Amino acid sequence: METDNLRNFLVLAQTGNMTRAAGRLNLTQPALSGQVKKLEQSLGVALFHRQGRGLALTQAGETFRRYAGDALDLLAAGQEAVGSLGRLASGTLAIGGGATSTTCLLPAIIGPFHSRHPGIRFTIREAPSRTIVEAVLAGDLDLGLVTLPLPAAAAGTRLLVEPWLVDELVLLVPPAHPLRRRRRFHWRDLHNQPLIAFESGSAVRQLLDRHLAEHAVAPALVMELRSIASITSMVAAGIGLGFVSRLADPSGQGLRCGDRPLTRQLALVERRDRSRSSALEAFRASLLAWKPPG
Amino acid sequence: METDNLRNFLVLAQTGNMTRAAGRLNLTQPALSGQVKKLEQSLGVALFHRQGRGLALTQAGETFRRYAGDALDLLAAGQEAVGSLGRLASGTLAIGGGATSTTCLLPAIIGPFHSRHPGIRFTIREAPSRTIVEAVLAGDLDLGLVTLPLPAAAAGTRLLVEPWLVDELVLLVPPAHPLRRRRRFHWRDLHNQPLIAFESGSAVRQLLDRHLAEHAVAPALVMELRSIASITSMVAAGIGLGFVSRLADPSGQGLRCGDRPLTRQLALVERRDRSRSSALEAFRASLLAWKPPG
DNA sequence: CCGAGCCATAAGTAATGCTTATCGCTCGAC
DNA sequence: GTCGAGCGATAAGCATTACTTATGGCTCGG
Repeated sequence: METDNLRNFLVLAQTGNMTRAAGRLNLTQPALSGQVKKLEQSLGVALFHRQGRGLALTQAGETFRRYAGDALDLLAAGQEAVGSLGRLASGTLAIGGGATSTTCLLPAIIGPFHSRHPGIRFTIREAPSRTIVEAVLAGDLDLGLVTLPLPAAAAGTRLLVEPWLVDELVLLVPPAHPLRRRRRFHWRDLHNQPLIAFESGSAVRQLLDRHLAEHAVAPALVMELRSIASITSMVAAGIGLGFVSRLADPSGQGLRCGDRPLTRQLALVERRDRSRSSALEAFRASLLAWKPPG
Repeated sequence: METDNLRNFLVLAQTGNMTRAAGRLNLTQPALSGQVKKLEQSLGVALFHRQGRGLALTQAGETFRRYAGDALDLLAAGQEAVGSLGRLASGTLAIGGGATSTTCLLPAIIGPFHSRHPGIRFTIREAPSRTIVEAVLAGDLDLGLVTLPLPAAAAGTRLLVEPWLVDELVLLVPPAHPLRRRRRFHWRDLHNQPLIAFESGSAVRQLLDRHLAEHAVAPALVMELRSIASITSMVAAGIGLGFVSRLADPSGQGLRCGDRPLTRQLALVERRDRSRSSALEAFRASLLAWKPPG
């Protein structure tokens, strides 16, 4: 059963004149006649009274007409819904990333995007890079914002990895601390200092641990936290020193590393075998075009 | 867009495996692949992620799946509804006739029919034969029960006329009347008798008038009524004599005409260009098979 | 009674859609 | 790491479908 046939049947039912209906449908009269005949055969009943001059719906035709009309409306609505996805008028995006990405970066990028495409809904998930990669591979996330390098297990060809921003970490110092007012710090400065860090497992923490080990510095870990805001609050309260992304320090009071840039490479990861939806394509472009302020 | 394609799309979406889905659908894998490709082209979006091994719905596919499923359900419901018409499980019949037909005949015939086909709904219209014929020609009634001969204007080829029962009129006599207890009457008996008759325009009345004129009998018309029940009541109350169908006199107290049978030919009339619905075909058969009791 | 209008049918052709055969790719096992 | 199995996409050939033009039969109105 061809949907075009159903549409033609509806037009014919409305006009009651096969020749005229065929003309309106850019068909010849025998073609429409054949379509109706086929439709009637597939239903097993006559849909029209053949009355020499003109056609009139039978009871069966009247009955079927309603169903066919509703079904076609539904299909048209489906096409419209699919089209609205393509026009970015609707759709959902599931994005995941670490604390820095979801807290400091995504809000600034999603804001303008949402203004331009208010129909797109976001689902944001904050988790360690490893978890994000797994979620992307499982198809739960459309896009992941993670720190390179990836865990070896996930680095297979199943992921599409696109380098993104280079994020620099800065050292937050409490107001009364001797290091305060300096522009840069050196690893030796951290000896025996109280340190507030992300909980282990996060990419930022791993980066920090690696540098501490390389420079043989052993600060006193006084606290492990999960969010950037709590770290800055703790530092401000004088509990200790803390590392956060430079992006999370808009006032610029954090100290950059004077030995070697303390940076990490952020990247976008997707499943290679997933074709991007229009919404994802557009948002990905927004991500890649974004530059940190200043 | 072919409905079979949509159905196949749904099966494929469910299995996620093209080869297996094609097998279940009695298709080869390339055929199904082509169908999906065509469907995607007509929608302008990819419905599946091609992931080397197996398929997974895209967001567009997930969206469209719901609409397509609902639309197919609707079409199936339409087919079912049309089928139920054919199986006499549903449908409507619009029947019209004169007072005798609708009051005395139809109830007895519709009763068993309705027991056998409780899904069929009747619309009964009582009106003079001329009005019934017009309603049949206008398509408002599926079937008319009328007295022959038809008005000349309606006797064209547009009507299909099927002779039915021969109905005999009998004379009802009040209990205290001298004619009471007789089995037959003669037209001369009616001289100066008070007569209760159907209102003019009805077929029964025309028949009566013709016979009265032929026999040059002039009874005193004391009342013109529209219903059989009111005539029998009036006669019983002693107002006068009255003619009704023998079918409306189950007790057999009415007097038959002793001069010449006072009968009329009833007939079924339909529009010739209307094909009969299953319900009409079945009911028509019930009508033609019916015999008056006794 | 004739002509116009309308639907059904027939014959021929163009296009659609299926089948078989094969390729490229991915994944899992050895 | 390599090989084999499984899966989907593609190509070529063919059968079927569905359209076109031409025509017949029928009804209705002048």
